Amino acid sequence: MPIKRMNIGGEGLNRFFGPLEARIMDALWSSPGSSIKEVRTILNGESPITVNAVMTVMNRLLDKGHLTKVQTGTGRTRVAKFSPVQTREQFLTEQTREVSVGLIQEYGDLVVTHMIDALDDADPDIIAKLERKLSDLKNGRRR
Amino acid sequence: MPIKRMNIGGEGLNRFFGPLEARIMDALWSSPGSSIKEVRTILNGESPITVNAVMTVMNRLLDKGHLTKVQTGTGRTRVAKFSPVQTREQFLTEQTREVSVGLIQEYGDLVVTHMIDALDDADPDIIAKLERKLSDLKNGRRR
DNA sequence: CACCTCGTACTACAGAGTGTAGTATGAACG
DNA sequence: CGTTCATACTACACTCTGTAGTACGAGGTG
Repeated sequence: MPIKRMNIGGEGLNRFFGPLEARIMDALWSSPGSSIKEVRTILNGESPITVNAVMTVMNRLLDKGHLTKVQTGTGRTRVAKFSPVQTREQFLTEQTREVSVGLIQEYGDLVVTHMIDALDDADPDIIAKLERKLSDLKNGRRR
Repeated sequence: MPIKRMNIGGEGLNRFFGPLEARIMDALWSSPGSSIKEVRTILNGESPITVNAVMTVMNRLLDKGHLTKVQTGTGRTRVAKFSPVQTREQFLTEQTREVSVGLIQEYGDLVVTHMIDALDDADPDIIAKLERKLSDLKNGRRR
């Protein structure tokens, strides 16, 4: 279930999903196994939205392989419970890896420079981690 | 003229443009100041394409701010010469910076890990550069 | 001078992706 | 046995990208 396009200016999940898709994935990562109505209830806290809109987008996320569905019951008592296929961490790891590795492999020099520049303002822990990894790499302790 | 969306799986310019857009930008970076017909001639080497298709896409690239146009002549003798606004290097630098910085700022930890993984197989020059940048950073010699 | 030609402009359409909405189906419930 | 409610199906709007048909306008040609 790889994402094909990334919204460069987006924040968080909006980098990898449309706005509604992102809110739905968010809701389901917070409350896995929710039904369409339950997801809608969660989203309604922010802005009113139709059940149909929620359902259509959830089914598309299902088609794309981001969600699984478990049906129970029949008729008006049936409930379809949706859950994300990957954890949020797995998803973000996979997607950022896809992007980072692709970019570094093609524009290594350029991208490493940009990343270091960005690290200027970043958490010192990350810089420490980078140094540790780098020295590991130097000593041949790979992966 | 920032790009909004990036094709994660794409190669080269196809990361930032549609296939035809990418071929046109490529042609104009190789031969700046080309007319629509000239660009078409360049592209026809690969696969036949209509003048109209080339023109429409070139005008869209113009609208998006990636190209400039200089008109000369009138009637059937007029020629519009198109050139990229940025050099290929400027463009790629700007776009990769946008993506890299955004990614590091939001997922620094994760991305640094990916970066190291990618560097495993990468050019030793880049690793050296990375070390240099890191020690610069440590010594407070920023930017 | 009238017409043709050719470069460009305008408009439209197809297909994918995303958000939204109207209608249909089907079984439980009263 | 008709109503209700959850889900399904279908359709539409809008954007982006690639493609194509037609129109316009002035220089070139007879």
